[in-house]
Amino acid sequence: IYESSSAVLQEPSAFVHNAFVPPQQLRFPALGGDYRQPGPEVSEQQAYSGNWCQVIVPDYAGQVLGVNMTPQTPGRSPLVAKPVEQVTGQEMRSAHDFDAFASEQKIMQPQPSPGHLVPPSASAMHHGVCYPQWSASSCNMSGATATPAPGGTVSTCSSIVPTQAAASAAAPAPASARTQSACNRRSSQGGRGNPEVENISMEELEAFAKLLKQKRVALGFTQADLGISLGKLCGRVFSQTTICRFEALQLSFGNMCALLPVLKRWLAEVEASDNPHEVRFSTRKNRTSLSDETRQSLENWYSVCPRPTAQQITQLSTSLELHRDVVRVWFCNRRQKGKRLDENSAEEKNQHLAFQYIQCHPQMPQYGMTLPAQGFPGSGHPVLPAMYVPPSQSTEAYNQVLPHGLHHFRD
DNA sequence: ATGCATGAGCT
DNA sequence: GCTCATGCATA
Repeated sequence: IYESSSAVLQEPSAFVHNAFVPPQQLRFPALGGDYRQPGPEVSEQQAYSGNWCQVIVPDYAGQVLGVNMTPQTPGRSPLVAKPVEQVTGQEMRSAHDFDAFASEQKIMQPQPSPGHLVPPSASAMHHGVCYPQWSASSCNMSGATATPAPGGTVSTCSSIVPTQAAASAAAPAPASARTQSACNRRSSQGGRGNPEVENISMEELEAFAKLLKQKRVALGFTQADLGISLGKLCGRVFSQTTICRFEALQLSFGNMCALLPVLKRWLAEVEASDNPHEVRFSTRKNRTSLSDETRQSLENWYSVCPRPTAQQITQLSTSLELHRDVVRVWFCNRRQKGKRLDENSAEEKNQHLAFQYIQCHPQMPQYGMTLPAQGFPGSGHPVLPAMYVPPSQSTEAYNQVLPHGLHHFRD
């Protein structure tokens, strides 16, 4: 918050618990109703797609933003590479019988019941904002329902420009290919334009990602190897990052679908090869490293205002002594992260939490009243209930939260 | 595995 | 200036 352009920023947590947001700016779930329902004029899809602004009321749970943030956990269990001979027949399946494998997985693996939320990782818990991994049972697959764009293609192996890292390892795409790739890449966003996406299920993606990882490790390929190997086999190279995110289901649904056929082909060809490893390959701005404190400040701000205005970004960057673009990109990335991890399941989580809360607190607090300082029931960690504000009002609500005299950076 | 960054395409 | 796909750099 700025009292002037040179004023010192005040953390949202320092004032938000005293905030009064007019009722028309906020929407509580109706008692006994569907917490996800944003209102008759806003579709559920819009609510899912990040068009609603989450507003946290710290006092609701008697917590201060950031104070009780669960520390980030180290990564998941490291992969343990097995020699090929140790891999069981069940693990070693060809890409050709993947469909059978996928079907089998559905039978063999206990599936969460519909509506059951997969517990998020500890690192996904940020002061009450929950970012579960999407799963077959909790994702509504917005990409799967997208209408294909006419003439769009996605799955051709030559449709993507080789990466920077791959440029030295793979033949550079000709200019025409680059143009085409940009076109195709655009049309493939969100899986739109690819008729195949229509037929790809979440279960299939999950099962294939698991299979791919098993096979890759068994064959002695690292994620980076696989990405480079794709360049040899398909003329399309990907970074270790992308392979990692594919295996971890951390890409958008459409993105996963776009990569699926390429990776299927890679797996099939590598398996068919007598020597899979023969296909192996033997002016960017310096990355800004934000301090934990700075990152927490940004997180706090994000929780209050995920879409700061240009002026707010400028002022925030001044306060945090960061380049403006660093702040702007941070919010872009944070929204992208939130959308990727939060989409399709945050509502379920909120609904679940709201239901728990309502059960214990039949009388929901009124707007503007002092909320009881207490831990959120039904969870072992502090969780802050979220309220949703339509995007057109999010900045308004955000500014409403400001103390008197601190309102002067609207558009 | 993930944070910060880039760039195309779009509004 | 945003979303989205993607990657370098690094924890």
